[in-house]
Order: sequence, then C-alpha cells, then structure tokens
Amino acid sequence: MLAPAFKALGDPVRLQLLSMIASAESGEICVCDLTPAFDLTGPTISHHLRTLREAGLVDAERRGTWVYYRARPAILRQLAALLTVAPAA
Amino acid sequence: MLAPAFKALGDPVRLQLLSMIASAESGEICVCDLTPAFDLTGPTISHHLRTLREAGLVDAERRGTWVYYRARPAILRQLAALLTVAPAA
DNA sequence: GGACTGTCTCGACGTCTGTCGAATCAGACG
DNA sequence: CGTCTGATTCGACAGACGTCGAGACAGTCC
Repeated sequence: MLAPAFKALGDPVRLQLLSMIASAESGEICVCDLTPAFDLTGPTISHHLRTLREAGLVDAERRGTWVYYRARPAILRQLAALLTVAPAA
Repeated sequence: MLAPAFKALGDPVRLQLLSMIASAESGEICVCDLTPAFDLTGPTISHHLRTLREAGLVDAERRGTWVYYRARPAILRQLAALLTVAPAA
C-alpha cells in the first residue's frame, strides 16, 4: 500500500522534483519553474508529475495559465515512520 | 544517489522482506524463514534480496548451510531524514 | 474571435523489471 | 567421496517504465 509511493520516489528525476516541490518557500511551485531544471522535455516532466500525483505524494492546482504543485506532508511522514524501525531495540 | 534505495523499496515483496528483516528479534533472519512467507519461488525471493543488498539496504552473511540477512540502519535513517522535509517551515 | 503560451494526453519505441524453471554453487552428513 | 538440502545464478519471457514527438486542451491577451 505504501510500496507505490516508494516506487514513485525510485526515479532520480521524481526524487528531485519532490525535493523541489517540498522545499518551495511558498509551499508550492509552478511547473514552469520545474521543467527548466531538467534536461528533459515538457511531456516527460508532466508524466513524472502525474506519477507523483497518482502516488499521493503531491497535489496539483491550476490557477490561470499555470499549474502549481505542493507536497502532501502526511504521506511523507508515513513513509519516514516506516523507515524508522526499531531505533534502539 | 538515494533514488536506487527508494526504488528497491518500490516493490511490495521487497518492502515486506525489509520489514521482516528489520523487525527480526535477533537483528537477523534466515532466508529459509523469509521464503515461505511469500507465494513465490526461491529464485525470485533470492533475486529480491539481491536487489535489497545492491541498494545497500541489507547485509547478508552465510553461516554454514544458511544465509542470514540484517538491515543497515544508517541508510534507513538517511532515507527517513530525506522524507522529513520542512516540518513546519 | 484569433493567436499565443503553458500544460497535459496519446502513441510509439527501446530498455528495464518481476517471475519462473533449470542448472549451479556451498556446506553438512553419512 | 556421494548425496542431500539450502541458496544463488543463468536464460527466457511477458509486462511495465522512461523518454520523445505530435497533437489536444486551458487561459490570457490583443
């Protein structure tokens, strides 16, 4: 049930995309700011963003011409919790 | 650089394998205890364990007839830290 | 309305992945 | 040494994945 989320993070491009989205100062970031950071075509970035969306890691919202993405902290905490196994046990 | 580790966790079988390994009471667990927990053949489990090994998530050690796997907490903490992004910033 | 920009969808192509059966390697035990 | 069991490697195959180009959709601006 969480495996798909990890899978979505398993691509370097998507990992960096999420990093950029999650670390956006305003909490959200425009696709037009994400795309030029990679040496990939628009459709490819769009495809990766869709994967992140379908994995429940990010949300998208269209405002006028631009589409903004923001992270979903709840699921990120869930993933982190799963990796925090037996701290000192 | 961490993407391959997330990728390795992106398969339900491997995620459960790691969970079983990491939660082993003695800190390690025998392949012979892992295999029967799945509806998969031995070679397939072996393949998944190799993937976890190559991702640096687990270590393997042969003692006599059996092979024991143990988790590598350092990298797990690293992954968890990466997911703990801007908690309240 | 028409043209322009930003984003997404669709179809295609090569590569990687998960699975299996068969064969191989590693140790233990007669 | 021969055999038996546990685990891995090898080879093969269907299906999924990452990437692109072309086209479609959404909104803005004249």
